Amino acid sequence: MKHKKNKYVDILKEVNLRPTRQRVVLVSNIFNSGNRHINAEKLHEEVLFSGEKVSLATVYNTLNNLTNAGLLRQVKVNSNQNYFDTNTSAHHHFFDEVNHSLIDIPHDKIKLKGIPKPPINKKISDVEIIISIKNK
Amino acid sequence: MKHKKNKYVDILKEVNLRPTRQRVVLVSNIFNSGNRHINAEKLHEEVLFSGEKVSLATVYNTLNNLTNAGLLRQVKVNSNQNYFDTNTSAHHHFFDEVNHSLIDIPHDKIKLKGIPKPPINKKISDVEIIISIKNK
DNA sequence: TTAATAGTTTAGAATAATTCTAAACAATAC
DNA sequence: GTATTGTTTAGAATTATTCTAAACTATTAA
Repeated sequence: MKHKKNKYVDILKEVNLRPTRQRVVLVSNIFNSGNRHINAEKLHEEVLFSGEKVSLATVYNTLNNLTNAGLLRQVKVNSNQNYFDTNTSAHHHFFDEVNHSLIDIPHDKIKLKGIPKPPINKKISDVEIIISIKNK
Repeated sequence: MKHKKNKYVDILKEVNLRPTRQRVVLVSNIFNSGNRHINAEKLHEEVLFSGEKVSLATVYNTLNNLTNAGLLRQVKVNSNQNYFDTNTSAHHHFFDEVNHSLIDIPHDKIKLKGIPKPPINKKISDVEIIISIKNK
């Protein structure tokens, strides 16, 4: 009876991504510790450090796959690297300009009033608030 | 009496940048037509098209110089190129995901309520709202 | 099970935006 | 004017990311 239940395999299957060794390694690393904001390079380092061999190209592929599947969300901040957020529901961010880290702000914490109508034939796809912070 | 008044030369002098030919060309291009959102490549094309010879490296240098001097402001959006905004006062943006263009939203149009306190020893340096739009 | 196939991984090359370098050049100060 | 100091430039370097095509692996159908 080799019926090994693996949460991460299931996550991948749900979004129609083959649960290959590399993807399972990456997904488990990404999703096993609450909400995270991570970039490709960092994630690659982490999995290498944990002893798994995965190429950087695969890390990029997988992050993009997961983003397209709706399991991750990109956050664009004033850094040259792209950040991926495991929290895909609507919310906002603090962006620490000093150590380039992101902190979630719950969506309902901030109330927005007066969002203007988009131009004709356009519709709003996303509203993001980024609050940049620096040292006092 | 060769006292040529040049607005753009004055702008540069005010922020302690030598009014070299290249800088004057760039500054006049950037600031002579209301608020703009421009990237290095595009600006380079424009000045070349207008017949002036300026290298791309100088365009980057100058954009950075002007940003540091407070005459421009960077806007980070989901595009691989950096955008520079001639409007340096507080305001927000629509970002058109289709043709990668930015549209200003006046600061007081949107009311924000409930901005959370930053972490200890940090202070807010900027609050940006980016409303992404796409075709209906 | 096994063979075929369809999708995935990989190293390394390619690309693209941006920055760096150091030599030539130009603006300003004396 | 000449020296000094800052600027421009071409091209190389860097960095993040994507692409390529060959090797590999998961799944499918028999």
